[in-house]
Formats: sequence, C-alpha cells, structure tokens
Amino acid sequence: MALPNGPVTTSSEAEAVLFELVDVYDRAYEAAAAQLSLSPAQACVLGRLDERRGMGALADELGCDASNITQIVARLETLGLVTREPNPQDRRARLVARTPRGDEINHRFTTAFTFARTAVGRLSPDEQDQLTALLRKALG
Amino acid sequence: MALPNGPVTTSSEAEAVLFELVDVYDRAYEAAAAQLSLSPAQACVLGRLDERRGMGALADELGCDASNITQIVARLETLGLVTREPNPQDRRARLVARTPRGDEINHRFTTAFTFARTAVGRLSPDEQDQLTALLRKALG
DNA sequence: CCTGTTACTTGAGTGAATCAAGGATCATTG
DNA sequence: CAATGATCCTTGATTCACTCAAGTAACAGG
Repeated sequence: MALPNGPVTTSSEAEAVLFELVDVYDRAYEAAAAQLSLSPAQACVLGRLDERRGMGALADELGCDASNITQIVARLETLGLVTREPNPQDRRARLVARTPRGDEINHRFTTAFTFARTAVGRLSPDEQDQLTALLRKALG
Repeated sequence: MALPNGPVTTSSEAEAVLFELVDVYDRAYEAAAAQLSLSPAQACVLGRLDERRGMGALADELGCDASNITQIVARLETLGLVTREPNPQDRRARLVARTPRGDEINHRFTTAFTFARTAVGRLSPDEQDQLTALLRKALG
C-alpha cells in the first residue's frame, strides 16, 4: 500500500480532516483497483478510455511522460483490456480503446470504488451543496 | 508525477470536487517533496520521526511491510537525514531518529507543503468549522 | 524534397511495494 | 536452564511506476 501523503502535525482541525480524507480516499482507490488485480495507474488509464484516444492525449491529461503511458497501456493490452489500433488519419499515432473485457473490468472498478459515493451519500443534498461550495472556495 | 486516483465520470458535483481536491493535494505533496529532492515516501517517513521510534512502529502506522520501511529508512540514512541506532532495551530492534540535517529538511518540507494551509486559509473560521464538520460526517 | 516538428517507443536507471526466507534476539515454558 | 516459538528487522527477488535520453517513423511547411 502506498504511504500516506500527509504530515503528522497539522495546525488546524480542518487541515487534519483534509489529510485524513485524502488518505482514506487514496487507500480506497488502491483497494478497489487491487480487487480487480489492477494497479492504481492501470485503473486510472482504463477509466479515461470511455472514448478511444491517442497516447499523447492521455499523457497530457494525466500530466506524465509519454513513455509512462506507453508502458501502462502495454500492460493493459497484455491483460486484454485495451487495444492499440493505428490511427488512419495519422500513421504516427495510435488509438487506444477498451476491449469489451476492458469495459467490464472498468465497470466493476467504478462499482467497487464506493468511497466518494458513500462519503457524499452520508450528507443531505443541502450539505452536499455546502461541501461543494466550501471545497471550491478552498481550492481557490 | 503519480497518476491521479480518480474517475472521470462522477455522479455528483460533490464527488467531482472531492476528486479534484485529492488530486491537487497529492500533486502538491509530491511537488513539495521533489523541491527537496525527496520522494513522497521519504518525506512521509521523515515527517513521522518527531520522536525516535522503531522500524516496526513506522510500518504499523503507515500500513506497509517492514521491508519497505527498511528500504526507505536506508535511503534516508544514506542521505544523512536519519540515524538507525541500536535499541538498548531490545537488541533486535533499531531506533530511527532524525539527524539535525533531517530536522532541517523536514522543517523545510513542512514549509514548502503549503497546500492544506493555503486551502484552509481561504475559508473564514466559521467556514473552516463547517468544512470540518461536513468532512467528518462524510467520513462516517 | 528538406527541415523541423510531432507521436510514440525503447532502454537505462531509480525507487516503491510486496513476498519469501533468514538471522538474531527475546520471552515462555516445560 | 534449555528448547521452542514469537518478534524485529534485513536480504533477495520480482513487479511496476516514473523519468530522462535517444531513436524511429510519419506528418507539415517551405
């Protein structure tokens, strides 16, 4: 399991809760992925393939090196969850798409990753709106 | 940079903001660590050494294998940020402690990781309390 | 065409994480 | 007190994420 991204000492309660939230969220994400024998990175990429798209687009969106995506997509391809087809418009490029099995695994993953849904579900609609507004303001 | 732990499609705005928060938080943590040439895991371990403690205690708290801690502490030791002293009470055990340089780097790290402070700082005291209450409720 | 740029891959290297196995020490108990 | 088992940590092997540098192939503009 990935080590938490958090300080021990926080200067306010709000910061402490923020840290706890991030930690629990990350662990839940990892656990949901592990349940399907996926790494968090694999689950992440798989989840961004609702439409077929190029490797570069993935790298841009995820803010990482293209070669990182090459590697992750290669593993997903080996697992039979993804295909890498040539792009007829540009023969340098590849179009990555989920296979039916990839669709199913991705669906099972989104079902398994209940944390955000559950957490939000503990709040009333009004409270959800308040939380959204507060977090938006906090994010600047 | 680590890939985000988040779904693309969210069923509510609150979930989407939650995901964004986690993503921004994680990236900020990683960036602050990188600024000091530390990995997130190294920064994490270093931050939990306000008092000297055993390897096992670290592994327990961080929820990972003991050998993982061995590895990370070894690197921190190489960097001169940490010492591994024998435990006089139990010669199997080692006591890990920050060196003065470790203290300094850790202090610089907590200064560099401004995200949580800044985010909370954008809220009024009342709003901070509201956020704390809402997140506590959401966490269950 | 020729040049430069773009899209992706490959290879090398670091580090996190897990598992299995082992050494040393403690703690218990027959 | 000696044997047994548990505990603390390390080592070694493996997988994967991530980054950087370098390379190939194909596009796009002059």
